[in-house]
Amino acid sequence: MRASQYFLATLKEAPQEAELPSHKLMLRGGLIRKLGSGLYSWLPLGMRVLHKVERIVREEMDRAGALEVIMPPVQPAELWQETGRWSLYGPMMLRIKDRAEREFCYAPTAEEVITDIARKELRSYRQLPVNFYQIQTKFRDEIRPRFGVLRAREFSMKDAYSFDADEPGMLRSYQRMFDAYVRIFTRLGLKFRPVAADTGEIGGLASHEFQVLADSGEDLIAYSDASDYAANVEQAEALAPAAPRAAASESLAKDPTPGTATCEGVAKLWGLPLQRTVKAILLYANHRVHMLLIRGDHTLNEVKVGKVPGLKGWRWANEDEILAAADGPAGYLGPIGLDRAKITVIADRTVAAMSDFVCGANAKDFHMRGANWGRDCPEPDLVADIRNVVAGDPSPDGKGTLAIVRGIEVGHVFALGRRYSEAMQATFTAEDGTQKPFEMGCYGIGVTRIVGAAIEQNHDERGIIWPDPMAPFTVAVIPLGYHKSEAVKAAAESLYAELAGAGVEVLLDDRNERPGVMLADQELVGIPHRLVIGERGLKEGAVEYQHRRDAAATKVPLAGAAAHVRERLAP
RNA sequence: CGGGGUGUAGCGCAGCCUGGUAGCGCACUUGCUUUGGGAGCAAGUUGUCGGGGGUUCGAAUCCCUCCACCCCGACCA
Repeated sequence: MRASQYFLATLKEAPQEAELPSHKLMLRGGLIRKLGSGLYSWLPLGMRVLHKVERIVREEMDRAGALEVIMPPVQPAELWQETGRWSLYGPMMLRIKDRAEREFCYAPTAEEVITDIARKELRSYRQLPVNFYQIQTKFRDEIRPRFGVLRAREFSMKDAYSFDADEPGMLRSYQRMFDAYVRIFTRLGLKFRPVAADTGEIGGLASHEFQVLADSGEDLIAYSDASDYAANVEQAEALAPAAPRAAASESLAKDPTPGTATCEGVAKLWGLPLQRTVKAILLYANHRVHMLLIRGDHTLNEVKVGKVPGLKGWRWANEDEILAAADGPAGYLGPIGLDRAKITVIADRTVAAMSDFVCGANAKDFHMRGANWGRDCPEPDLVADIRNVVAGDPSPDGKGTLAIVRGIEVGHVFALGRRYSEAMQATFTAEDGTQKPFEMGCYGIGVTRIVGAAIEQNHDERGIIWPDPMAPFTVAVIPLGYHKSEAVKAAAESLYAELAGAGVEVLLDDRNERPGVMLADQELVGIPHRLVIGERGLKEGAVEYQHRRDAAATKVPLAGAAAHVRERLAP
């Protein structure tokens, strides 16, 4: 491709709406333009990247035996009503009506449609297993779209759905997809981790997220420093402390803490480590107020809370409920002196093992110190894992210690089971002649999100640094004085022809621009390899090669330049 | 949905407080010069000042209202 014939829409300054590096660079590099909140147009350069990603995804899906289909993005409400998701999906789903006032949605996902296809087309176990996938635009009306393409409302997703005759078969399909995902993200040149994820309300059998590691990620991932264990923080189990509770050594004291309603404040006031404090969080579930206790430096895990027996469907307690059940105002609450007939005390595993701790006194401007279970108040009604793990916690698999990193979720595999097939009566005739519902799995990859995530992981102050497999062009040929010097022009043209002839995606910058402009554009747009041709070098028969990550250029003979570059390309 | 912020040329911004012919840089067009890191000179082009309403002789500027976009948060006592 010749730059003079192409469309490079680079910007010197990033539009003010962009905050993250990837968002700024995609705008500045001319990959995308914003149409509205969470809505982006993809310009030619961005499309080249997107196509690279799609191609790798397709190749690996095909290799894994999945079959490509395409389903309409606009889907009738009836199908969604069959599974109950027409109401469950809520405002996240964009609903539209046709001229006859029939209701449709713009698909946020396609389980219903694919299950409809399966129930109509798949009749016998002999046709199983089968896996259908599509790469298609989805729409989710996110609460807060942000970070450009990383959390857009409209986005491209590869979604695949497997159908098996039984559960072991489904788990094999699941594993096949898992393996395909590992290959895809590896081929894309990304640093990623598959992590165990919450299976959520659906209660599926297995679920893994594929997280691209990046500081700007919205997800927190806990991983072991000594094993393969990795899980979303929402999911990672916080083990009970190994050491048993120490014996009480202090006596209980109620001391004033005027105007100090937080654990941090009390710890500071009394000169104690935050780890000695316990905070109380009140919530309401099953017609009853519950006091949850976690250590002052820990945070509550709402997903885990929902799984505690008796807390399903919980909500935060309101002010009146707090006063009625605990006799004290928020900020000064604790387990001591409570009427357990009015309130249930649920302690985190860590808290249950604490002694001589600090907690609220259930009276405004007072806290307790030297508090001990059994002696000063009854043991907790229930001990449960209700907190988020923190760095330094032991790994749940018993090997090593947890560390926490941020990630961007780019893929998710899910062993679904019969949730959709049963709801939609999607059955096949089994070997024994009976009708059985399909065992399903679903598998998503955020194709457009991958592009943003890759930039988050691969950029510097000058611009993007594409991994070769995603680069819009792999090599830039930059002649200095193309329009001035016949020698430069001839060398550039022959290099361009040689590389293009060898199947290398090369961009020849034949624009009549100054060197600084061409170099800055190449760096901004992230073309990983470049050859600079100037009269100066040509006098000694040399051109300059520089990888986007190299600190300096290296001279190579003109005759061997194309070969030199090709040796450096990713296979 | 709650809170905060921003809307002025394609992009980045000033002007608003204190009302009086809409500006700067970049980009774009033409010409000349320049050509190893985002050129120089000259001459140009580009605006419903987010929309609507009000106050005023006069509104980008003051008031009301709506909208869009961005950020933080969404009950962690």
